[in-house]
Amino acid sequence: MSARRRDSQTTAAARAGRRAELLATAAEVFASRGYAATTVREVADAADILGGSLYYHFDSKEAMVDEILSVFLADMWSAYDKVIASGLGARETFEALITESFRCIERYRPAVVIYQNESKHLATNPRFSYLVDSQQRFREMWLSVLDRGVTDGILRADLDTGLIYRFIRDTVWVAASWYRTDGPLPAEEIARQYIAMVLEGILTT
Amino acid sequence: MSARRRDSQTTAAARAGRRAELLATAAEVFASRGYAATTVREVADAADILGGSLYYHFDSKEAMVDEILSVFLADMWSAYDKVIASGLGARETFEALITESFRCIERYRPAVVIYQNESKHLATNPRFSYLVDSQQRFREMWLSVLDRGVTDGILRADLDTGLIYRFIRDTVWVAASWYRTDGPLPAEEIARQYIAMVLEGILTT
Amino acid sequence: MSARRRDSQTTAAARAGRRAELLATAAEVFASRGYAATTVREVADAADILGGSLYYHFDSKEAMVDEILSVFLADMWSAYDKVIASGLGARETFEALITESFRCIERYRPAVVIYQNESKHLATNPRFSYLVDSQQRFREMWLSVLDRGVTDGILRADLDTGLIYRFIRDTVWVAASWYRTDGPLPAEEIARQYIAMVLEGILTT
Amino acid sequence: MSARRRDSQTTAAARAGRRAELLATAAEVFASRGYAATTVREVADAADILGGSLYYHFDSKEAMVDEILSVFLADMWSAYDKVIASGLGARETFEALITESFRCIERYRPAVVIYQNESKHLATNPRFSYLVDSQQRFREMWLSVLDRGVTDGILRADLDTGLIYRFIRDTVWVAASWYRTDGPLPAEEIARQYIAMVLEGILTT
DNA sequence: CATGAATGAGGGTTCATTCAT
DNA sequence: AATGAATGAACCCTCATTCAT
Repeated sequence: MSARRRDSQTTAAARAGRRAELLATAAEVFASRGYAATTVREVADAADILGGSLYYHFDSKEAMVDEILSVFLADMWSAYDKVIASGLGARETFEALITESFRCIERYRPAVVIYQNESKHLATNPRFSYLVDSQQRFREMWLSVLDRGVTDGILRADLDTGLIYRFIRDTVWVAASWYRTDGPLPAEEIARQYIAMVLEGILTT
Repeated sequence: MSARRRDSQTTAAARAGRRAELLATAAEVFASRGYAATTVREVADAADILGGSLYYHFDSKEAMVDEILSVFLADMWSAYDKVIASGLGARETFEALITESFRCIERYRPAVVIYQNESKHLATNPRFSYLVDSQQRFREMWLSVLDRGVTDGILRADLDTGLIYRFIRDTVWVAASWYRTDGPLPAEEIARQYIAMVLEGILTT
Repeated sequence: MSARRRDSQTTAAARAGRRAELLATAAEVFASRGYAATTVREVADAADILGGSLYYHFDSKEAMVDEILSVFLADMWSAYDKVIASGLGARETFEALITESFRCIERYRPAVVIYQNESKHLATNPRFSYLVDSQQRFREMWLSVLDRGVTDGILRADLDTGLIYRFIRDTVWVAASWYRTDGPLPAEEIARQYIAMVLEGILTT
Repeated sequence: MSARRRDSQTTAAARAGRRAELLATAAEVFASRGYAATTVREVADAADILGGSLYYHFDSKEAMVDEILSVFLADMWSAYDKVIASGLGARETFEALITESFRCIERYRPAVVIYQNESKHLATNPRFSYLVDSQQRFREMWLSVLDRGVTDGILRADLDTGLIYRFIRDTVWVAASWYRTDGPLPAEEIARQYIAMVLEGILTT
């Protein structure tokens, strides 16, 4: 009985572990080749199993990206929510959000790349409607921070906040496509320089 | 005689015109659906002809993107080269290059989107080796401008110019994915605000 | 009036001439590339016109081979018939038929090659039922000559005449695939050696 | 353990068997309809599977003919090489080569037919350069045998050996197009009569 | 859990053919 | 007579997916 229980526990844990392994592999491949251009066989090859075998673990190719993106977004929002809930001032919030973003990139690089490259196309599928929701929520969050910054007199009022928002969104996330964990600059240093650049500009003062 | 000449002129012009028309349509579709995910039939549908008919004008789907990208890049570089050749100071060069970039986006939006989204994958194909060349040349051009800016004491020396370069590259081009010709802000205004943001930052001074 | 007549005569003659020219070109191309593997465009290219233009002269690609083969077969049979009708002895008939065959090859090489390579497949099409008829008539003609040879004591009786027939048929016609008008051996010399070989064998006596 | 071994043996054998089965089917269809004119679907229909399924076993239609022809040629040359290596006299070599050829036809009829009909066109493709090599080697082998025959005084000197070579080549192989395993004459009898015909001629002596 | 074989829809491409000019 | 553009069926091939073992 206890043997059986241990067995099933082991099995369940192993199954979950295998699942995570396969998802990590899939994310890597999707990120580097592009979701649409990646064949299920390529994912399977990278995981050293046969194409059909993936279907024991996942319902479909779509289900794989779905899980990859959901997990990433859930974690990202949990981090953002903590920042928002901590009641910081506009500037501190700004910096914390950007730092959190770069941390996300560090932890979920492949997922972020997929998100960047594919979410526009995936979003047309009802299954991925949460991508649209997330994007909208993201926009509202940032605009609220930026507007607060303008109101508080911290941010320049002569710039379109919509433009600033896009500016930030684009540069932060696109970093996922070139950021390497083993590169010369650690995530925190990149975040620091990035924040300096965005806040103070690149001109000498 | 003159009738014949006009005829052949009309014919030649019509032919080139049709080609350009089809390319414009294809660029639009590739940009919105993604090159790999777009079927030749979708392009044909958008052009109101049958799939096979495209092959009267183009050798292959690949030949279409090739032409779309080559034309855009040729024009872009001709604009950049003029700026470089005009012997402006570092700051003026900086501003002129960015303004030219936004003008390119305005004129070649779909091509720029395709360039952004697909060039990484396309570049693995020898046929598109010019994409790699262009990217390298682009990088060298910007680094040279930025380094000159630092040397001249115009740009901050405490930031990694490689990071600034990527920062600029990403934000400028990614604008193609949201820029609309009929949007509220004209290209020049966007360029102006963008330059202000990058040079002076978004903080109040 | 007379001008008009001369015109229409000229036109009709020219049309027939053009037709023959195009057919000769088509035969050459079909022979060298294979009928099925040859595209209408390839024929047109060889004739220095556009693909669609061929349809002014011929109803279809099929109509072209049809005409090529019919003309050749009609001429061949007219030659054979003369031989048969001339009441020669078995051996003289044998030699005359073979000589006639090599003459045909000389005059209609491309048509003969097409006949050799494609008639089996074409024959499944009712339009080309005459190919089957011709083959059967050919077989009967030769068997009759060979049987007469055996009866007259001229040909060996220990060989299957069916086998001899195939033997002759194959070697004679297949020569079309390697025979060149400008080669070292003229048609008559080839016929002579060929006849010697078949009749007397290749051993020294 | 032994069960597992038997399993894997069975599997491997079954796999090779299936491959061979499919190749045999393909060869049959290619031979009867012509390679170019045969669609992959026709092959699949004949094998009672769907068109796409063939691509699980073979890379392409081309890969199928390639394997069909390579296997046949390899076996043929292994047989020829044995004959050549056995150091027989000119006449015995002659007879042995022809007998071997008819045996090849018996065993590889469809492959031989394909070889006859398609090798000229296939040979333009670098992948099939071995066809050209084989033809050249074949020619050299025969000319060497024939020349030896003339030198030894066994063969007539008044005939062009190049012509004899073509004569033999054509008649032997073309037999594949009419030879039926279940026909009235067994391969050895055909070879015997064929050799008699070629060596001694068809005239009474 | 994984394999091997097959499915079947659909994708890029070719090509005989048509037709207005 | 010939052109140039288009048609549409069919072709080779790919790939997500299924399923018996």
